[in-house]
Amino acid sequence: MTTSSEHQAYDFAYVQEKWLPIWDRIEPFKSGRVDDARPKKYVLDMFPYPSGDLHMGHAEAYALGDVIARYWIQKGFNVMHPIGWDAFGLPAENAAIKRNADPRDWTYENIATQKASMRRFACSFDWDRVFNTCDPEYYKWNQWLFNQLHKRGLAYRKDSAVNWCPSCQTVLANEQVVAGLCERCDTAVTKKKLNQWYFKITDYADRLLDDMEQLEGKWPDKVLTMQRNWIGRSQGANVKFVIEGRSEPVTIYTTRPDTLFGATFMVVAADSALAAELAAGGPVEKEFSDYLEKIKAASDIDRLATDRPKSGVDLQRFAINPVNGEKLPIWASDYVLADYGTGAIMAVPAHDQRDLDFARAMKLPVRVVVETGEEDPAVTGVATSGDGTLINSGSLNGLNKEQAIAAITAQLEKDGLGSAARNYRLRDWLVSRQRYWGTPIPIVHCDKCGEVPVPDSELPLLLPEAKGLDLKPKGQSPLAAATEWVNTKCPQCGADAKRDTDTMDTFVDSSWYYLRYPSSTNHSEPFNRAEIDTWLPVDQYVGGVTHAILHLLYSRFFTKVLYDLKMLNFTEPFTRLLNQGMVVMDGSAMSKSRGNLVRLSDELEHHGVDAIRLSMVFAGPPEDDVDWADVSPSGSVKFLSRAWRLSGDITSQPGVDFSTGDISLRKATHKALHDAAFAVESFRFNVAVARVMELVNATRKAIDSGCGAADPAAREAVEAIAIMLSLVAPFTAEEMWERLGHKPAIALAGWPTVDPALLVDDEVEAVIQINGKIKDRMQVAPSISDSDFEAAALALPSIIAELKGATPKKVITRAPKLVNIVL
RNA sequence: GCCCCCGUAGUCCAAUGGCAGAGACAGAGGACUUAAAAUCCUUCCAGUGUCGGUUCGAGUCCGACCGGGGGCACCA
Repeated sequence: MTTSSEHQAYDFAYVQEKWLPIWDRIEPFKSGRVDDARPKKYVLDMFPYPSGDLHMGHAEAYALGDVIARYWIQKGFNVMHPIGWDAFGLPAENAAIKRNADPRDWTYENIATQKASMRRFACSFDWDRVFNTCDPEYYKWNQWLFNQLHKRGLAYRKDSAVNWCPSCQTVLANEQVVAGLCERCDTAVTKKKLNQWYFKITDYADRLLDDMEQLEGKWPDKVLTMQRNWIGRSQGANVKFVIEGRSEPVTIYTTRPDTLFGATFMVVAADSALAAELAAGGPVEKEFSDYLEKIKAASDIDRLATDRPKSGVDLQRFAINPVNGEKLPIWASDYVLADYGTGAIMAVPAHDQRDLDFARAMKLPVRVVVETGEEDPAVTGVATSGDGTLINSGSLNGLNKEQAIAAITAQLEKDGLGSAARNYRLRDWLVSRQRYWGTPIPIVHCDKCGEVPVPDSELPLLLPEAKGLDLKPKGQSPLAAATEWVNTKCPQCGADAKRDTDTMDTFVDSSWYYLRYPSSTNHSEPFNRAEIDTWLPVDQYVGGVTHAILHLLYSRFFTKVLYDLKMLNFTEPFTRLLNQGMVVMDGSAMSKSRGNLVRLSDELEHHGVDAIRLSMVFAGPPEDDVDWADVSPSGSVKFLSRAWRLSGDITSQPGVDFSTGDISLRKATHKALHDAAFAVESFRFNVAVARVMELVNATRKAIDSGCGAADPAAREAVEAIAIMLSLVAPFTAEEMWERLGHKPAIALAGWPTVDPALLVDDEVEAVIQINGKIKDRMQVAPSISDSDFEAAALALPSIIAELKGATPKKVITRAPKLVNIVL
C-alpha cells in the first residue's frame, strides 16, 4: 500500500479509496447514544425516491445538507442526520410493467445502488436509522395512522367528481394536477365521478394558515406565500335567497355583501345538484342537459383558458333578493364552481369582471352600486372592483366598502338572512389510488357493518404478491384481481366481506416519515414519545422547492392531527427550511431528451467527490439554481490541491502552542473561522468557501514569504482550513488532518474557538468625505472615539485645503470608518 | 389578470445605508523549465437594468418602468 507521503501530488481517487473503509469502522455520524450530553440538532434532507442512481440534483442537495450537518457536529452538537427511501409509487410500478418484473425488486435494487453512491459521496448519514416506506414495518404504521384518522372522522369516503389521469389510470389529488396536466406524465386530466377516500385537511385550514406565524423568517417567504395562496382563505358572507317555487332558500357566498343591491341575476354551478334540480321538469330541461354534456366533455385545459367566452343556460327560475325583493333570473354556468362556497353566487356585474363578462354575453342588466369615480362598467366592459361610495343601496348609501360590508353583514345576521362566512380554496386531500405499489387501505367492506377497519393487531395488512397480478392500469386497482386477498371475513361480525382494493397516495408515507427516524426499529409503535420529545421538531429541513405545497402542507397537517391525538407536543414539524435550487445545464433542466444531461458518475470520475461537492456549494447561494455550464469542477480540484499542499508544508508538531505564532496570520485565521461560521449559519455557504479560499491564499503567502512553515501560526491556519473544509470536502480534509499528524476523524475535531482579541485590527483605514465624496484616507486605531476621530479628520492638511476656511454645516462621524463633512 | 423573487465586470457571484470587489471561472503577462504540464506571482475588465424620490451618504430603502424567473389562475 502506498503511504500518503509517497503521494506528493493531490490524488483524489487514492484519498477516496483510502478513507471510506476507515470511516466505515469509525462511524463518526452515529447519533443519539444514551450517554450523549451534547445538545441535539436534527438535520434532515428530504428522502429520495429510488428511481435509478443518484443524479446531479441529489449531489447538490446532499452536499448542502452535509455542510449543515457537519457544521453542527463541529460546533459540538449531537446531530441526527438520517436518510431513508420514499419507495412506494408509480415509477416502480411502470418499470415493473415494462420489464414484466416485480416492483419490489426494481425498488430494492435501486435503493442499494443509491445507498452505495451515498456512501461514496461521503454523506454524513446515520446509517443505523435507515428505513424504506415500502417496508411492511413502515407501512404498517401508515395503516395504523389511517385507522386513527378514520376513527376520528378525518378519513372518509365520498362520491365526487375527481381528477383522473387517463394515462396513469388513477385519481390525482388537486395538488398533483399542474396546469390541468398530470404532474407525473403531463397527460390532460379529466373529471370522473368516483367514490374515493379523503383526509379532512380542510378542518385544519385555519390552523395551517395561522401557525405559519411560527415559521415567519425561518422558512423561505416564497414557500409561506405559496401555502397561503394554496389554502386561499377568503372572508365574506353567506346570504339566503328565496327561490320561487322552492320551499328551501338557496344560500350564496360572497366576499362583497356590500354590493348586494347591485345583484342583477344569480348563477348556479352547472354541474351542481341544485342546477339539475332547478332545471328538472321545466321548459329548459333539454337545453340544460345538452349544456351539461358539453361542459363535461371539456378538459381542464379548455377550462383554464382565461379568455374563454362565458356560456350558460337561463333556467327560467327566479330568486328574490333579500334586501330589496327584486326578482333575479337564475342561470346555470360552468364559470361557477360546484365545490367552492355553496356552488351558487349572486352576480353583481358592475363590480365583478366575471359577472360583467357574463352579463354582456347574455344581455343582462348592469347596476352600479359603488361609485368609484371610474367609467360606467356597462359601457367600458371593465368592472369596478375597488373602494368607493355606496349608491342605489338603501340604508348603505354614503358608506364606503368596508363600512358597508360591516353594516350589511350585521343587518343580515339580525334579520336571519345571512351571516359572516369564510371559504377556502383548499379541498380535502384525496388519498386513494387505483394502483398496486402503495400501502393497502386497511378497510374491510362488510354488507352488514359497512366500513370496518382492520384491527390494529392484524397490521400490517400486507400487499399481496405482485406475481400473477396484472399491474397494467385499467381504472381499477390491480389488488381487485387478488381474489384470495380481497375476500375476507368482517373483523366485526365474521361474515364474508371484501377488502378495500385501493392503495394510499405516497404522500401519506412522506407526511410523517421524519417522526420515524428516532425510532426506526421500534416494532410496537410508529414512534416513541420519549425519543420524539428528544429529537423533534426537525431543526433544519433541506429539500427542493418543488415540495413547497404538497409534501410540506401534508406534513404540517399530519403534525397537527398527531398533536391533537396527544402523540406530539409541537404543532409545526420543521423549524427551519432551506430550499435548494436545481442543477441545470445551459439554463434549462437536464434531460436525456434535451441532450444536456450531465451524469453524476462521470463528473465524480473526472474530478472526484470533493471537487463536485465543492463546486455545488461554491456555485452560488444555495437557493439559486446551479448552472453546471457556469461552474468549474477543475477549478475546485485546483483549489483543493492547493489546500492539501499546505498540510505537507507544516513542520511544527501537533499540539504546539499557537499563542506564540505570527500575529497577522493568526488574525487571518480567526477572522476566517468567525466569518465562515457566520456565513454557514446564514446559509451563505458560497461565502463560507470564499473565506476559506482567502485563508488558503494568506497561508500560502505566509509560508512562502512571511512567517514560514515552522511558525505555530502556520499550523493553526492549516488546521483551521482542514476543519472548515471538512464540511464540504471531507476526503481532502481528512487527508490533510492526517498529514498534520492527527488521527481520524476530522469530522469530530471540533470547530476551533475563536479568540475575540484576534478579531480586532490594529489599525483601520478610515475614509474622509466632503459632501459624500471621498477626499482622503487615514489610518486610525479601531478604538478611536468619535470626537478624536473627527478632530483628526478636520486637521488633515488635504481637508483643510479643500475646506478653504469654510465652516462645515454638519459633520457625520462613524468611528472608526468614516467622517463625512457636509458644507 | 393577480401575487412573489431577481437584475453588480466577459461569466458565476461578494458587499450590518458608509471606500463597489471578498472569492472564483475565463483572458493577458511574467517567474521556474531545454520545453511543456504543474506551481507561484502580476494584471486587464463594470460604477450596480432605466428614471425619479428619501438621506450627509443608496447596489442596499421607497415609487414607476423595462427585462428575467417562479407561483396562482373563472375560488365569487
